[in-house]
Amino acid sequence: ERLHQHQAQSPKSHLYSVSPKTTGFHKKPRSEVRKCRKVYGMENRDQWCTQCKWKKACSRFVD
DNA sequence: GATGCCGGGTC
DNA sequence: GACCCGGCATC
Ligand SMILES: [Zn+2]
Repeated sequence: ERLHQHQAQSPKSHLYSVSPKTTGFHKKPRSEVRKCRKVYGMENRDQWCTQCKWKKACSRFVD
């Protein structure tokens, strides 16, 4: 797991083999992860990606 | 208490 | 399809 996934953009690309859902593997401990919500905060929810707004798996920072 | 997410809900 | 929260796993 934890492959060098330098995507951080283009969720349209083939992001297979690099997702906790598709791989079945685990995710980063939220000690390191910094996705839309933690980065921008509830005060700037309009800057989050759509998936984060809906409390779904982040599509910008693919983890 | 908070992030991050699925399951479930509204329109 | 676009939009969102309750409750959970996890820290
Ligand atoms: Zn996001």
